[in-house]
Amino acid sequence: MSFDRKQQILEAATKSFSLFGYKATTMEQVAKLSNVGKGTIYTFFKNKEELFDEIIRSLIAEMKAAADEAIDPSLSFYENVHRGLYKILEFRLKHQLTIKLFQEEKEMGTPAVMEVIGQLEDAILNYLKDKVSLAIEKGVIRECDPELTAFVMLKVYIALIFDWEQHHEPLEKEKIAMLFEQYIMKGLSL
Amino acid sequence: MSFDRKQQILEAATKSFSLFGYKATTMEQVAKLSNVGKGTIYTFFKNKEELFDEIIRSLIAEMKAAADEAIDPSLSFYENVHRGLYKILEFRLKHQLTIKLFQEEKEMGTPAVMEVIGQLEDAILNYLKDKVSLAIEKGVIRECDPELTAFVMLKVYIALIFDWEQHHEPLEKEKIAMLFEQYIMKGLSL
DNA sequence: AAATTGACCGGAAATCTCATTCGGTCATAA
DNA sequence: TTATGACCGAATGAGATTTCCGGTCAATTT
Repeated sequence: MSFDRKQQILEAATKSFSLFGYKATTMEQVAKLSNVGKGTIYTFFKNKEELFDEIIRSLIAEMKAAADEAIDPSLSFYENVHRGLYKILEFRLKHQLTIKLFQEEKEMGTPAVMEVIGQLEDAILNYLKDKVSLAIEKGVIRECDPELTAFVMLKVYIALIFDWEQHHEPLEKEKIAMLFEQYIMKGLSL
Repeated sequence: MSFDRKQQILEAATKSFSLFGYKATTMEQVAKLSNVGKGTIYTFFKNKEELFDEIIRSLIAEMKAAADEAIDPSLSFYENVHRGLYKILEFRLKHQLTIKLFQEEKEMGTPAVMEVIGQLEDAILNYLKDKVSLAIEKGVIRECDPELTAFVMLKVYIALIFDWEQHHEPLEKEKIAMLFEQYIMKGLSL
């Protein structure tokens, strides 16, 4: 029973955060949307930020699941990195909550939102780092610092998928995969 | 004679922009510093922004010169890219004017400053692009889109030199050169 | 007595008002 | 013809005032 109510609150809060962002959703509103008194929320969550964090935690879990699903062990390492990262970044563009959050970070810089986006990036980086470590162990790629490598890979990927679009025509998915392979895997030397 | 005065104004303005930033330097102040009536400035420059632009143009020229100086034709392509980019980014950290400008962009977002920083980045990108084109012609590196390649190179470089420092120990210059070679030139595949 | 609620509190943020600043002009002076 | 600085109005900022909202807790319900 109290389990139901917590779920209700989480769903209402998710909906509201997705629709209005973090700052613009009030606890009163969440209470109304979940048919609960405002005080009740505070029996399940210490404060607004913890409620937010719990929502983000499940968002991250969802993203991880989506990435895992995109991976196919019969394909090459680089192709799987591509598929995983593409799924994650696609997720970011398709889900209300992430869209709203990135928007809020850019145009308001809400501290709680910035922190949460940091967590999200850390999660991606960690995910990637594990994949890189595994690839080194298996002898699929050259020996290197997995953390730094994951960091560079993500930067290159974001550069190709988002940053390039700021001043140029967007690149197609296939092209991005090709470029990623060329720059990161094969290298430019002959 | 009028040449002298224009120079005086440019020097005074450069000093003031370096010291106080774009927004906080007033035309009155530039006039005082250059021993000239305020109106006189407007006989040489259409407005504050054009005065600023002219200063930035010479800043860019200086950076280009510094980069050229760092380049040694007897060294490899990647090593020269490293030396050139390092010089440019070092320049950015050592010169009052650029320091102040990047600070002003970050914490105030002054439009004129943002635009000028865009110009600066374009100049770097173009400089790099030319080097890449040349390297392709000479057959030193694999065939590729020079603009996109310059873009990715710069992203990786900035990632290694600035972004990594946000959450980790800074990398040494030598290490950066090595990593740059590993990631961009040699690639990760075996 | 355990759980739920919403009126209430205080500080943060938004809004409004009014004073100041500064980019740019132009009549006057050199 | 060239140089100047007093002057203009728009934009900015400081200060005062109001509104808003996260979080608490005494009262109420179960």
